[in-house]
Amino acid sequence: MTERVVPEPQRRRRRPTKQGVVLSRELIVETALRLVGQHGAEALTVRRLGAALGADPSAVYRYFRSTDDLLLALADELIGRAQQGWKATGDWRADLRAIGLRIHAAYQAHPQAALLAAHRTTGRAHEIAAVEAIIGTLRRAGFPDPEAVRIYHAFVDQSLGFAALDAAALALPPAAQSADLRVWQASYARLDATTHPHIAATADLLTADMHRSGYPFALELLLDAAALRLPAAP
Amino acid sequence: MTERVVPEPQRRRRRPTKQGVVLSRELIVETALRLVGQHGAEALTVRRLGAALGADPSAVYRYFRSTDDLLLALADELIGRAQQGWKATGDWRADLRAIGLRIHAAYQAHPQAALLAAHRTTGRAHEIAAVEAIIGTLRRAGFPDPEAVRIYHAFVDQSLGFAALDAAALALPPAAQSADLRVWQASYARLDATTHPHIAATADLLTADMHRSGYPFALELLLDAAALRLPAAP
DNA sequence: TGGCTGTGTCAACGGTGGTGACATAGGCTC
DNA sequence: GAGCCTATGTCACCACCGTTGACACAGCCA
Repeated sequence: MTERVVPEPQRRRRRPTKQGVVLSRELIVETALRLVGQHGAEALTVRRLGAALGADPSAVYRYFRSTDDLLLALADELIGRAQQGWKATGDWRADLRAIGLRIHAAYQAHPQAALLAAHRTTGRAHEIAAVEAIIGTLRRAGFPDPEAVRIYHAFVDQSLGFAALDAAALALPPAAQSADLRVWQASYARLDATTHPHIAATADLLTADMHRSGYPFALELLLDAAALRLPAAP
Repeated sequence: MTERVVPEPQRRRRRPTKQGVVLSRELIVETALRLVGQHGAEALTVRRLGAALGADPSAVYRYFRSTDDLLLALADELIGRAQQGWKATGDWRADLRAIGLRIHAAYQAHPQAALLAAHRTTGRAHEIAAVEAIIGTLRRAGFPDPEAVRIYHAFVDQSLGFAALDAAALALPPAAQSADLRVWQASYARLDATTHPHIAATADLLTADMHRSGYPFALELLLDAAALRLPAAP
C-alpha cells in the first residue's frame, strides 16, 4: 500500500469528489478555519469538515495524518496572517510591540481556532519566520545571545498566553461571556469594606479595567523590563 | 423521576457500589485529580473515572450534572490548594512572586482541569481571597490605586495565561507533547545559517530554553517593570 | 415490618477519531 | 489514442467517548 498522505508537491491527480470539489491542503485549512469561525471550536470534527468540504470525511486523511496534523497547519496559518505585511523599522521596542500586538490581534480574529492552536509548536514556515524576526530584533538591539533567547521565550509565551486567554473569553457562549463580566459588578463591587478593604477601595477601577484586555499594558511592562537589561550603548 | 443530582447535604443513603465503595462528591473529585496526576491528562474520562472509583461510570452523573460540572469542582479545589498555607511576608515582590508561582504550580499539577478553568471568572470564595491578597499587596507596597489595579490585571492574566499555556502543553497526548518538543531539535536546530542566521546562532540556547516554562523569567520581568513604577519611598 | 425513594447498574444512543479494503479516474507511457 | 499504474475518494468498520432512561435493590423512616 502507498503512504496514505502524499506530500503536496507530488500531488498530481486532482480527482474531484462526488460533489465535484477538488481537494487540497490549502482548501481544507481554509474550510476548517471558516468552520471554526462560524460554528465554534467544537464544530471542528472530521465528519463535519468532510461535510463542509463536500467529501467523505476520511478523504481528509489523504492530506493530513491526523486531526492534530491539521491543527498544526491551522496554527501556522494564523501565525502567517499575523505577520502579513509587517516590516522591521530598526527600533527594537517599536518592532517587538508591533509583532506582539499583531499576534494578539490575529488570534483574536479567530478566537475558536486560537484556543486550539495557541499552545502548539509547529516548526513550520510561518512560525520559523516569526522566530527569526523576533530573535533577530533582540540581537540587533544588542542583547547577548542567552538574554535574547530568554526574552524571546518570555515575549512569545506571554503573547500566546494572553492571546489564548482573551480568545477563550471571546469564544465563550454569549451568555457565559456576559456572566463572567457581570461577576465584577455583581460580586466584587458588593463586597464589604471591612472584610475586603482592598477590593472595596478599588471596585470601580477593577470593574472598568477587567473589561479590557490586560495584554497591551503587560507587553509594555515586559518591554520596560527588557530595556533595563540591555547593556549600555557605547 | 427524581432529579438525577441530589445536593450533597441532602444525601443520606450511602449505598455502596458492587465493589464496596461508598461514593461522594469529595471522593470523586479526589479520584479524578489522582487519575490525572498518575495516568496523564487523557486518562480523565467518565469511563476510566468509574473504573478507578470501583463503580459504574454512570454513577458519576448522580453527583455531577456533566463532566463540565465536575471540572468546575476540580477548578475550585485547585484554587484552594494554590493558596493553602500561603502567608504574606510584607515584602511585596516576594509575596507576588510566591503567589504567581503557586498559582502556576497548582495548575501545572492538574493540567486537564487547568485548561478549562484558567479563563473563567468564578467570583467564588477562593478566587475572591486571591484578588484581595494581590491588590492588598500592591496597595501596601505604595502603588496608587489606578496603577495597583492595572498591575494586578497584568499580573493575574500573565499568571493564568502562562498557567493555561503550560498546562495545555502537559495536557497534550504524549505523542503530540514529545513531537512539539522535538521540533526544536529536528527543525530549528537544523536551519541554514545563511537563510536564518539568528536562529542558527542561538539554536542550542533555544533548544535548551524552550524545554522549560518561560513563566518564572516573565514573572521576574513583570516585577522589575512594576518596581520601576513604584513612587519613590520617602 | 413495609413502603418510599435514593442510588448503583445496565443497555443503548449518537457522536468521535481513525483505518483497511476497494473501486475508479487522472495522468503517464508507448 | 490505448492501456496501465496508482493516487485518491469512498465505504464499512473499529474502539471509545459522554450521556440518558429504565430498572432493581438497599437503606432509612414510619
